[in-house]
Amino acid sequence: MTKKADLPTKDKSKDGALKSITIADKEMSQRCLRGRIVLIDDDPEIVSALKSLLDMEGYACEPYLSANEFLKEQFLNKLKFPGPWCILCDVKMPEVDGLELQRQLINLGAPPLVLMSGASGASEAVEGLRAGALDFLIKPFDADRLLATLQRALIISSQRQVNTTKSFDLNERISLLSKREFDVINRVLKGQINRDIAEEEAIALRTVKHHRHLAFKKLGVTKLVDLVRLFEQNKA
Amino acid sequence: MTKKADLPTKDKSKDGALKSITIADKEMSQRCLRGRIVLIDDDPEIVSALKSLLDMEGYACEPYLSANEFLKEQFLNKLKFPGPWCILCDVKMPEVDGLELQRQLINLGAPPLVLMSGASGASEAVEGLRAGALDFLIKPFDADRLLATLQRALIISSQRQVNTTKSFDLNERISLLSKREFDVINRVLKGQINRDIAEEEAIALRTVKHHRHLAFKKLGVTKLVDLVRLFEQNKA
DNA sequence: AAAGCAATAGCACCAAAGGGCAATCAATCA
DNA sequence: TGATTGATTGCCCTTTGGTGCTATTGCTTT
Repeated sequence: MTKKADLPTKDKSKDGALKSITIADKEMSQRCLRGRIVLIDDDPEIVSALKSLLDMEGYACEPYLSANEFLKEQFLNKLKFPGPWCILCDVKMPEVDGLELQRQLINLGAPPLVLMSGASGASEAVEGLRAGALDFLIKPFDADRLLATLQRALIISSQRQVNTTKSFDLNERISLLSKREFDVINRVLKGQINRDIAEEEAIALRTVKHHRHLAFKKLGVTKLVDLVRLFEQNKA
Repeated sequence: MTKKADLPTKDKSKDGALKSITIADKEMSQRCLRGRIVLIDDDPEIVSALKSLLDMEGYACEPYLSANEFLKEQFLNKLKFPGPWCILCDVKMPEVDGLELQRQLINLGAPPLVLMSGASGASEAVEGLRAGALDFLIKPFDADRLLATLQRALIISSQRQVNTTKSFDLNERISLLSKREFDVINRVLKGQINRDIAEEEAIALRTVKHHRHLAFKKLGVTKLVDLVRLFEQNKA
């Protein structure tokens, strides 16, 4: 069914690592199978070994030997990628280490980050995880654990992109509204009735209805409940 | 301003640990100052030292020398506490260790958990944090770090209780609805108009209006937008 | 059995929402 | 400068929502 059977290098005896993934996510995980994985490690041997594994698993593995190398290339592309992706990064590296990379990536729309480290102190793990890393793999780690984590990372990336797209769409559509339309809709969302909106905006009732109508059309909703949901879901 | 000045035992030179707390949270943090902190550690000296510190800070510190001792007492009270609270627990303990406690507490409506450990392996920290622990303090740790973490924990506990109360209230109020009222409201939330609701429920239009009216009153809303928000916010 | 309550529903009225049609006015475009 | 476009508005009609008053029915309480 999956490609696991073709992998002699991987311990495939237990699937327990996947148990935190719900049945509902399985479909999505299928779509995530072909995701992009940025691999950063200063040890060429590890890079090559992991790249082989990930390639075999069907992931598009993009290897870098330093965080700077990755950052240089990414700032051109502005950390955008059309599809699920994540970063798998070593912690102990010269110049920019994994935690430093994490700090730099924060607030940059970075994808999920998975850290890994050799004989590392617990404090690094704590710092990394508290700063939002999805997992902290301690070398040598189990391939199953790695793959499960990456799968989780790609699912999260995918969900984030859906959300981003959704709120982008909403902002897009909101930007189509004229100022009046925007104001009217805001008052509608506050529960004001047309008459009061007209009064407070100092325009005619008929005009409020007009703007309300156009705004509904531009936002792609027909019913009030849909309007409220649209804004409510893209708020949290 | 705070009681910090009275504490000679505590390094109060830097407030940096608090920087992740927004201005908006400050009010709430005031209310959290007097929170309950369950302290679990098998080392009596540490328990006594930490209890002193926490007592001085104004927290209600409740010490236990083993996780079992705590669990025994809590299962009677069903892990309920009217107000913000959290658990500060050592990882390395005989019988039930911190991670085991964490596993037992999950799905039990447990409060935020802060783990601490001496010369611990990174794997324990990773496991603890991945399982949802708020922080993993490595002994010896900075008192500021501890207090900042506890403050965060109590704020989170407080917010959780607010949410729980809110959705409990909603369920409470929903349970006041008769079946008809419930069905009508559900259809209203789907955007159906009264006429169609009447048709599909095979009752008169006037009756739909009647149930709608009573349901609004029972749910404590007057406007449609409020109804939608009420259900939307208690869904996610 | 009488009273009370919830569900149902008819009648009537008013307020609010939705929208078609047409006109005015100002700014912008060709 | 004439044409176009967008914002604004009035007039008018229909649909929908909200409510008061009343009445019937069936079940529960006293």
